Amino acid sequence: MGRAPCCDKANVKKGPWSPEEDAKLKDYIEQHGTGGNWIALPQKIGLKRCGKSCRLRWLNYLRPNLKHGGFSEEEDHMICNLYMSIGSRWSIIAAQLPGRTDNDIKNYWNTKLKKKLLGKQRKEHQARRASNLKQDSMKKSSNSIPLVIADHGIQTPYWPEPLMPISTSYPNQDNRHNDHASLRKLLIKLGGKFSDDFQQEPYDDAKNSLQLPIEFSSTYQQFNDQKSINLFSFSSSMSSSDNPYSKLLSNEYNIEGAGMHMLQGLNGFPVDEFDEMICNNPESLDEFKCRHYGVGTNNGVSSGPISTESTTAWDDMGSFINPPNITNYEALQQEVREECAFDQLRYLGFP
DNA sequence: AACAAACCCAACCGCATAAGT
DNA sequence: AACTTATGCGGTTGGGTTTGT
Repeated sequence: MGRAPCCDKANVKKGPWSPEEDAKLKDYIEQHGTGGNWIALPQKIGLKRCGKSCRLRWLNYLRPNLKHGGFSEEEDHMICNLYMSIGSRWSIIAAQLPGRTDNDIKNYWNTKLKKKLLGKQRKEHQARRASNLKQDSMKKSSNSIPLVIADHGIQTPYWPEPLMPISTSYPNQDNRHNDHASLRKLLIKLGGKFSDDFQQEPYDDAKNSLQLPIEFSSTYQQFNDQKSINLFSFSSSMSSSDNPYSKLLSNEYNIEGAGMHMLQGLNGFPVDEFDEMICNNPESLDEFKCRHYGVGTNNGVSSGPISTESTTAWDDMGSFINPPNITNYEALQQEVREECAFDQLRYLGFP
């Protein structure tokens, strides 16, 4: 049994709103307010519309002080930065942009901003690839990560298979995260700093398994000059050893399963797009190779963040994304992160 | 000029959750 | 506590508009 419909669909008008309907709704709300009951509103006004539809029309279009179109560069920055941080939580993003609706921002992101970003990345990558083709081929020395040259000519980094079996699945979790590529994506998605606790986890198996990054903040931080997400520190800060949250750090819960699954829900970030950005930036891959495999273009220097002086696409992207000024920005991010982390813990069955 | 493809955005849909009983 | 209902949210769709051929 599904939920009962909120209105009689047969007697409800759908589709675009006429100016008359707009005027009726606007006049009524301006004079009487919504009355806290959208369902009853259309009947009071004499509109053959669903209450839900009225609410949406008011919020997205008729409400005073709404801006339509003409997003400024500053707004672009804010949207990008927030999206990178919290994903497609449009209502939260919209709350930071006065006069903008979640729908508006969502549409703007999907139709323009996303393409703007990806287009920029592609262009830069192509230009760089053309000029660096020679250098790249020389870098492929015997001790570097093998690169698979795909038919389309794009270099795809080869990720060694882990010895550790991928953990069991979780309720409602599909299989797409249960492979190595997805794990990498999740790390990228996380983009945060792994704590020392995590560094000691059993995945540091030099034989063949993936060595999870001690600090994977570099690429993401160039996107977003913010405090790293330190989820494992967050977990370990819950001191009691029998605290269920701390079990995330123990063998009782497989980090790769519970932990990574927890991470996976943190941002809701569209992995494919981010991954494309990552793959389109040889520097970031080089940095990763350098840091975690001891090879690459940084002469083996593997500590500390990537120099902020280096002129990379990531820097450029970072400058594009970093907001000039956002009210309560960090507090908001922190709040959302914690909320998401708790959501995930609840999802895993913790109280 | 005619048509097709791509783009854009308002509106809809269904789910999750808060609020009320 | 259990159930019902309203609200809020994010994903998706449909149709109008613009651009390309």
